[in-house]
Formats: sequence, C-alpha cells, structure tokens
Amino acid sequence: MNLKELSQTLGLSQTTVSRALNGYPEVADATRMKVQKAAQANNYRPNVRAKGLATGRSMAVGHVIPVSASHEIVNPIFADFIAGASEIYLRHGYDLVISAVPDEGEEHAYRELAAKSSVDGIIVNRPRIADPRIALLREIGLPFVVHGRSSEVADDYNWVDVNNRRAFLCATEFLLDLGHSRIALVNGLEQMDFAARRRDGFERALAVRGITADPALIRSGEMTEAHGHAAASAMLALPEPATAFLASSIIAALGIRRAIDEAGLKIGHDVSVITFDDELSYLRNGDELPVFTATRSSVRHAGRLCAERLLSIIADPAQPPRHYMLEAELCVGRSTGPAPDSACHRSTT
Amino acid sequence: MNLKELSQTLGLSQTTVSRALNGYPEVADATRMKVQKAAQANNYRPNVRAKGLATGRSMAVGHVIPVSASHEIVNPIFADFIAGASEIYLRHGYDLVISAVPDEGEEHAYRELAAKSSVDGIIVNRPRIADPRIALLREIGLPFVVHGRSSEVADDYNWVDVNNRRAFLCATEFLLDLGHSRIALVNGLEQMDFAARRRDGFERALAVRGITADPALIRSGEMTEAHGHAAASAMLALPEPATAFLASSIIAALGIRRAIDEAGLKIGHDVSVITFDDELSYLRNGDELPVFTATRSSVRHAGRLCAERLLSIIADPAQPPRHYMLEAELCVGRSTGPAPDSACHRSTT
DNA sequence: ATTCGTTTCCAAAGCGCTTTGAACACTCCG
DNA sequence: CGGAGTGTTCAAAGCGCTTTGGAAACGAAT
Repeated sequence: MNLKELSQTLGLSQTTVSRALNGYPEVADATRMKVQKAAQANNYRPNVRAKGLATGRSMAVGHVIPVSASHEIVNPIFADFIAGASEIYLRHGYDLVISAVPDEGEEHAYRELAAKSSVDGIIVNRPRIADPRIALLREIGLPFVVHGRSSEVADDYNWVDVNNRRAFLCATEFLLDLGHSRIALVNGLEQMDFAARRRDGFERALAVRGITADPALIRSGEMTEAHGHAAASAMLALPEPATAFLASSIIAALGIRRAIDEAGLKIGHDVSVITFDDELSYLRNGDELPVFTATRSSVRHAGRLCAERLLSIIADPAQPPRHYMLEAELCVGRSTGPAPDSACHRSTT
Repeated sequence: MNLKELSQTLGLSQTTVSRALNGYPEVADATRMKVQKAAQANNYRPNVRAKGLATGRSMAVGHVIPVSASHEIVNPIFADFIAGASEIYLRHGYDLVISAVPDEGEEHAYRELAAKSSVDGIIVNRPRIADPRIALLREIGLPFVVHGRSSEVADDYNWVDVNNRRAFLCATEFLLDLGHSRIALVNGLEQMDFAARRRDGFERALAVRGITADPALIRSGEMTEAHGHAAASAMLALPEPATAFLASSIIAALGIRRAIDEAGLKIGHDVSVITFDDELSYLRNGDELPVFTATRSSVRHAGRLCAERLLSIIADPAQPPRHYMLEAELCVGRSTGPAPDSACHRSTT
C-alpha cells in the first residue's frame, strides 16, 4: 500500500493524506482522523527511500567500524555503545547504518559516505591524537559527534567524553594512598587520545608524590585479555615487580588477573588492580560489591548522549558545538588493598 | 554533482551516462571511457536513495538487535559477527543497517521493517526454539538467513550454524575420558535453540556412559561473566561438587574460573573447564596453547557466511534454501586434567 | 537505391514521496 | 454586495535515478 493507493481509497489527494499523516496544521481534524484510521487499517508505511529522496534527508546516521586484515580487533565497547545509541535512534525514527571502513582508505570512505548522502550524520569513534577525520568531516559538512576527544585539533566540535585524565589521576592517587609505589599502567593503544589522557593523569598523580613513571611499567596495546595478560606477566617478572596495576579496560583487567593467578599471587592482597569499567552488559563488574576496584562510566550512556547530540545538530546544524564531559566514579571493590610492604606499617599502627 | 549535471557536462543523455556507468553493453567503448573518466574527475556518486527508489532495491541488509529495559544484555558475539558480515557487505556495496527492536513488539518491528522496505534482506540472530520469526519472515516474503537454527519449525530456510550438539557431546566425552563424572553445564538461556542442542549433546554423552544428568549441575542464563561465576560458585559448594564444567561461552568461562579461584581450587588440576569458544577478537583464548580447552568455531566466519548467503538469495530469491553446518574443533588447553579421584587411578596404571 | 540489422544514443515515463502555488468554499466586515 | 480573510483541499512539479520504447546513423546485404 502506497500513498497513491491510500489517497484513492480515501477519495482524497496525495497532498492531503501526506499532510494529515505528517502533522501539518492545514488539514481539518475530521479528515486527519479519517486518514490516520485508514493508514492504520491498511498498514501503510511511507517508503523511506521515496521520502528521503523528496526531503533530501535519509533518516539514518552512520557509525564507522574499522576493519582490516592487520587490525583484527573489534572494539569490545562497540556493541554496548551501539545499543545505547540505538535506543535514541529508535525513538526518533532514525536508522543506524554501520559502515565497515578499511583503515587504509579511511578518508576516501568518509567522502564516499558523504557523496552518496546515505546518512544525515555520523558518529566518530576512537579518535586518535590530532585525528584528521575531524577536519575532514568539517570540510565535507556532514554533521558529526565524536565519542571521545582529539587533542591538537584546531576546530571546535561536538564531543562526548569521559574525564579520563581525572579518572586515572584519582585511581593512581588511591593506589598511592594504599602505599603502592610500583604502579603499572596497562593502557590502550598509544595513538588513541583517551590513552594519552589516561597516561597523563597517571603520570601527574605520580609526579605529585615525586615519583617518575618507570617506562618498564607502562604498556600500550589493543584492549584485549591477551594484552592484559602479557603486560602483567612481564611486569610481575621484573626484578622490582609491580605491586599494583591500572587497566584501561575490564577485559585487559581479566588478563591481568590471570597473570596474577599464574604467578601464584593473590589479587587484592599481594597485588592490587584498578580498572576502567565501561559497564559492558556482558561483563558486569560484580553485583553489589564490585569485583574490581574501578573507575566506572557507562559506555551505553555515552552512546545515548552521542546519539541525542547528533540528532539535535542534524535538526539544527547552526547551533554551536557542545561538549559533554562525564565523570567516572571510583568504586572500591575487592581487587585493591594495601601494598605488601606497607601492609605491616598499617597493621602496626 | 548528480547524473543530470554530469550528462550535461558530457553532452550526453542521462540514459547513456547511467548505462555507461552501470556496465550495460549498449554503449560504445569510447563513450564509456569518457563517461567513466568524467565521473571520476567530478567525484560523482549516484544518490543511493534515488537509485533505490528507481530500482526498488535498497542495497542494504538489516541486522536486528533486541533492546529492552528488562533485558539489558547485548550479545557479546554481536560485534564480531557484524565485523565478519560487514566485510562481505562492503565488498558488494551493501549497507548494513542495525535495527534496535524492543522485544515486546518483535513481530510488529519486523513487519515495519518490511513495509518500509528499507532493507533487501535480514539476518536473524539468536533463534529460539520454534522461533516465530521464521514463519513471519517467510510470510512477509523478505529474504533472510538465520544464524543458528530453530527446531520445530515446519518450513525449510537458510541457516548457518555450528554443530552444537556434536561439539558438546565431544567435550563431554573428553571430560568423561578424563575420569570426571560430576560434570556441570553452564548453558545459555533455555529458550535459545543453541542451548537446547548443547544440552542435548551433553546429556547424550552422559547417557552413553550410563550417567543421568544431575539437574543441580545444569544452569541456564545469559552468557555473562556474572552468570558463569554464580553458577560455578553454587555448583562447587554442593555436597558433591562438580569437578568439571562445560561453559557455553568464554565469557561465562571467565566467571567460572573466578569462582574456582575463589574456592581455592586450581583450574586444570582440581577442576576442569571446557568452553565453547567463538574466537572473539578481544577475548582470544591464548596464543599457541589455548588457556581454556575449548570447542572452537569462529563467529566472525559465521558472519561472513551468513552475509554471503543472504546476498546470494537477494540476488536470486528462487533458489532453494541451503544450510551451512560448521564443525567446532576441540582444542585442548590448560584448563582440563584428570578428575581428582581418578588421577590416582591413572597414575597407578 | 532500397531494405535490413546493428550499434549507439535519446526522450520520457516512472519509482513514492513532499511541497509549492493555486483554487475553492465559507465567513466576516464595512 | 464586494472584498478581505480564513480554512481546507488539490494538481502538478520535483527529488535523482533506471528503464522502456523508439530513433538516428551507419554499413552491409539485397
């Protein structure tokens, strides 16, 4: 059933039917009722492509997911982020299209996306330091929101981010207060902006106490269980092993825990771990009492915010950029405790 | 730059330009060359919506992701499956649209999807036993491929599935051969078809040895770390505790491992664990030597197969349904060992 | 020279919708 | 009673593409 048929059934023009259904004021209430009822009865749904063609809008937004032979990893955060964003899109009648982009031809892919004009806006994920995509999208003129931020970018733009620096600064301080001094950082990939910010927070907290970060205790990599395990194994085998770990993701933290177990140590007693917790739905960090002490911020919530912001700037592109800075909350769980040495201190006081 | 402008630039009709670009034979080679060069130079991209409207095809396929307030979980497999499927879509110029579907209005949502005709086909994920979606989609007439199977469905349909029954049968036998008799199953949700098949394989293997499955050693639930942990904790605290676990997902297995650790037991020594391993990119099961003994089958590969099949039936809807049965491979890792009791047996033989 | 067949191109219709500009009917007011 | 104003509806153009049904040009065959 299409508009033409529906209007013929009703003995009205396409114009009137279209207006009645889209809530335009210049149609009599009685007519509108009739139209709506008929639309319902005939299970009429406007064809999105025809609608899009006529309006110039596609009622769809794009999320870009990098794929490549070399870089096999899918961001574990991806699914929950999407789930959050989808809630918003669903509510506003927008579709979500996923574009797999081979990372060699990134620029090309974004331009293509814009030229085909198959989406009204896009979400930029995992911004790198000085990410070129931001200038590119600005130039193309496609509305976009960045999940995260990119340092060293001249222009202002819309973003939703967690206060990564602060989160890791607080977490580091927490460990320092527990008497730890050999604190390790198992971070995300170096070129990622969030990783730089987390490292910065980490190093600042150390610096305040007069400690310079030991390069041997800093590792960057894809946030996988294997990476967490490899990094922690190495750092526990050092002559002066780490007594505490800061992990950039709960998945890496799981690997760290495995390394700790394998070393015959007890987490929360011999070795402390704090992780950044994105509150992934399938990796909930305990129920009441968190398993891991964690700085926590829901990535699903971030997805919702990004989506809302994007729809807002699609509706009104003139508005100035806005920023949402989310604060991660430090939740003390069972993975942290006094440093092995200072434990004596504490018990004797 | 649109077709009209491009054709004017060239002094040709839209028809000819369109045909030249779409590879129709009735255009002179010289003309085609000229057109292609001009298209390239002007960065011409046909508008997908206009194209879709004209052809009646949307060049997009849908993946449905259930969302709801009650059911907060996003399938952890989702991201890797998508990544695999995307590779194929990208290669064939198809878009991937994610539809968040609130699970109350599932039927409604699918009908809507078809009525809007915004996708040419869809992938059905996580089929339940006697899943009503299959009959529904058949009725609607939208091409679809099921990732998994649904028992008790009369019609034949396209599916890609792992031989879950066999995988769990083999895994159970493997544990039985190691002397285990108190084998626990930490399964996915009961109404899921794959869970029923896995359970069936498990129970059959036991039955062959004259063992009836102990209901206390079977748990179903969402495949989360927390579920694995809760189930294993309970089963280790039984008067006759489990000595081996079969997990339906590596994520659940991580929870099981945590429970084992907390109980002061050693995995692979005191307690054995075999997990189904979907080869998630961010949760690789070890490098050379698997951490967990596992029945392994790549979900990303399944994604690729589903996508290929779907595009194939979109191109030629007349062809009869086809099935891809993937066999999971049992990889022995460090999480299994002889049963505590029978260990003596073995060492004395 | 005429006819026929190819090759190469084009004008125009159509996909299903929105939106412009106008028409029509009615009321109100001077 | 004429004109302005208001509320309601419509015909038709247009969004950017594909595709149908010719038509023009050109040789080759008759």
